[in-house]
Amino acid sequence: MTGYPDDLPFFGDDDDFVPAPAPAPRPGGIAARAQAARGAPRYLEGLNPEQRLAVETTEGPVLVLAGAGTGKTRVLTTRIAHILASGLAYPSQILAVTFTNKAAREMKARIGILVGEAIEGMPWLGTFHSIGVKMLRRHAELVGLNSNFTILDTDDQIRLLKQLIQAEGLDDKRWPARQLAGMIDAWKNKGLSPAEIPEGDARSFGNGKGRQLYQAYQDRLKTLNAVDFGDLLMLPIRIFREHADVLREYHSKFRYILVDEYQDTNTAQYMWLRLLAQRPALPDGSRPAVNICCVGDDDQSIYGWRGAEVDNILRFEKDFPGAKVIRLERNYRSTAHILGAASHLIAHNEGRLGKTLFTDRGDPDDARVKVHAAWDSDEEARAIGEEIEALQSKGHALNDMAILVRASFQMRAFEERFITLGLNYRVIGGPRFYERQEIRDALAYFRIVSQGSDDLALERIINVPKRGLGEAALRLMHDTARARNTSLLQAARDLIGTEEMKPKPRAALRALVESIERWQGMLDRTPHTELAELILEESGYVDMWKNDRSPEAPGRLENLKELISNMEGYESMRAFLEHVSLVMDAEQNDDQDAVSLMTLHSAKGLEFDTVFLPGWEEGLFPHQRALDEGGRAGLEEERRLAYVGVTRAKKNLHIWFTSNRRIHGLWQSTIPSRFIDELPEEHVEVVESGSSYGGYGSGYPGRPNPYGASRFDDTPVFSNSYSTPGWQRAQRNRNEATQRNWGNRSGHQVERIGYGEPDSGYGAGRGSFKGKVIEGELVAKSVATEPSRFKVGDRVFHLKFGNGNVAAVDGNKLTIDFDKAGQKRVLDGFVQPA
DNA sequence: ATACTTTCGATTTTT
DNA sequence: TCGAAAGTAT
Repeated sequence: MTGYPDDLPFFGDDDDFVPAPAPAPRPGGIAARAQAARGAPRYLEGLNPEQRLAVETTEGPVLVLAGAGTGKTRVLTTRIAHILASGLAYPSQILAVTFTNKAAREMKARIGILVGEAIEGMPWLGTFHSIGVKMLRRHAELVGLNSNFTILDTDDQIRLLKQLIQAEGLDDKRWPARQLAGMIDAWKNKGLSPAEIPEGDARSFGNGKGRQLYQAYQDRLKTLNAVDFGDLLMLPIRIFREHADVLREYHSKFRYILVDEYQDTNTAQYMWLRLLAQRPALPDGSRPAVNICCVGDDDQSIYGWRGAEVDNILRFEKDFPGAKVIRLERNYRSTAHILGAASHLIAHNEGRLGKTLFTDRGDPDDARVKVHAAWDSDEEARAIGEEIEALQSKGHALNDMAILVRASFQMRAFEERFITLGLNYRVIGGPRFYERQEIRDALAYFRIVSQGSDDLALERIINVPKRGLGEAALRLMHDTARARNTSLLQAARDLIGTEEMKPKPRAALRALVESIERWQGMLDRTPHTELAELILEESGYVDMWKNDRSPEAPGRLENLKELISNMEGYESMRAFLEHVSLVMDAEQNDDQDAVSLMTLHSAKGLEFDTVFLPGWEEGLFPHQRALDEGGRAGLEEERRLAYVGVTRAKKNLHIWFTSNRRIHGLWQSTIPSRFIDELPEEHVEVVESGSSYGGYGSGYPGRPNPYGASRFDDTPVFSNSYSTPGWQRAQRNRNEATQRNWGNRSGHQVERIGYGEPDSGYGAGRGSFKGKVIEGELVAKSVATEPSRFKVGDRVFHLKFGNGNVAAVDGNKLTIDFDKAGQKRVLDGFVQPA
């Protein structure tokens, strides 16, 4: 099938040729065929026809387009179970890749249930990165590494880059290491080596030294025997390209390749997959079929900004001729109203493969998607809090509810509100366990003990806790290490025998070095968890946090305990360290009933009975920056994000927008997201605000023109807010102005307010800025701020604050000393000459 | 080294 | 505006 002998010995691994699970006959054997003829095995029961087709089409390239809630994971796991149970391959002959450890764990667990516990041997099921490490450890010498290389965390990476930038004689303020790290990451996502990066990119950093710095970084990594996350894909790709024999062995090994979330693959991952999947041409010129099955949903591609290429999935049929495309459109999650809303919304995107979700569970009692308006973010939080409490009192579990926001700053209003209400909530996302400072510090201690040459680890903890070893001491160590071409630890050892350091730091350094040596001596004799505890105690690290008065300190000590207890699952400290940087997740305790609060991005893959989607306003969602930087593609990705949000809901969906939001400290008037207008009327119900701010506050300021008038303009709740002359004038001005000016730099429309009342009068849009027009559609605007028509000392009038004097002018932002209201900052469009 | 001041930036995040 | 992070002064 592959053109290679099937049973090539493969690196002599013990994970290879693990006996197939008990029920599985030998691949291709008579028993296998006999079983195939015997009718459907149990695991196929309950699959719908499309799912079943996706499971049973084992040969050749297959693309499964799995819409939200259509049983994607089930198909993937059943397919693997099917391949194993039919005896088509041994577990070790299946390559199954996911993006997150969570997804990999879930798949392992579910395959285990289907096939029985004998699944131990699926050595090649994991994330791109974990499989990458595994490959790289085997062939490290081919790229000049030792197989015990370390994987850098972001802090190490930044510190290293900073040193390199300084070594180039560049100002590290002007050329921040973070930015370079971001660029290198982006290059690696594209699979580009220093020699291959575009000239423009290379020139744009560090006075044209971009390429040089990238190369220097790679060289430095090599001498440190270290890699970064990007290398875990890049280096295997290089090995495959440069060593045909290695690639050939992987070809003969992997009979089946499965990829989860294919729409999220970046170029490097794509190249990696292509290399593994595509077989060399046969003598007759034809290419052997590839048993690759990619599962994904182009409508849920929301990671373009970090290098994912939707194009990979759109191009699948070209990449793999003869590919079968199977669509999963039967949704098992949401009501018909929610699906109708989602489908109608996503249909506004071009460049999709096209799917329409449906369900046959139509219940006349199902609620429509509810659209609510609030005056500002506080009212929004208050109203959602009330709704949650109401649901709770009706017996709904908080665990079944979630609030999904576009940007994390939105969470604050909810957290504050929930704290005052005493409502349990949990924030999902945020810094991962292993990214926390105390965990990284502890790991650095373990690293330097188990690997004395880990300079970056020593550097990290040299003065943590404070030992009086500051910059001067570190520089001396660096210089010594470089001069003698030794590790930092060896340099320290050498230095404490000389007079080069002042007595105090020298004594401190001696104490540290001696401790490290003592711990190193205990490595083989002491159980690793015990040793870990000892290290953290004796180094003074635990005391450091015990003496810390900050509120986080107790939590950090807890985390350290958890770290140690996590170590128990591993054989040795070294084994623990090998896995830890890739496979450690924060553990959420689900035992408490709590509302979930998270970003839309982190909600992908989850589902809740009731979902709240606040902040559907132009500029926030779709986010102005996505529009400015991504144009039409950016808008479509935002729309997919909206689609992801909508499809998280099983039964109830509440979409909210506010009329006013404070952005960068200024109150701005906002208009509802265009996505709200893209929802189908028949599945939506517009809810009148019942809160104290009702009436005026729930006012709906109408649509700007580029998207046409809103259907909601006519609904009573919104139209009554038009009745005031102020609103009517505001809208007139807005419509006029939006044709010329689509917001300003901060991303909002011309209709602005200072504090409180909306009044536009003289919108900031009197300018003649050019909007960004793509295919006749006004998508984004360029940055432009007209100088204010006011100057310091002018006497002005503001609708809410009355008369005052201009105290300062900053672009169109005025600081005004009001006679009555005191000093306020207001946009100039909201005051007029007194 | 620690406390105070200044500056900067403000979408989304995995491994 | 407001919070974090980096710089400066003691």
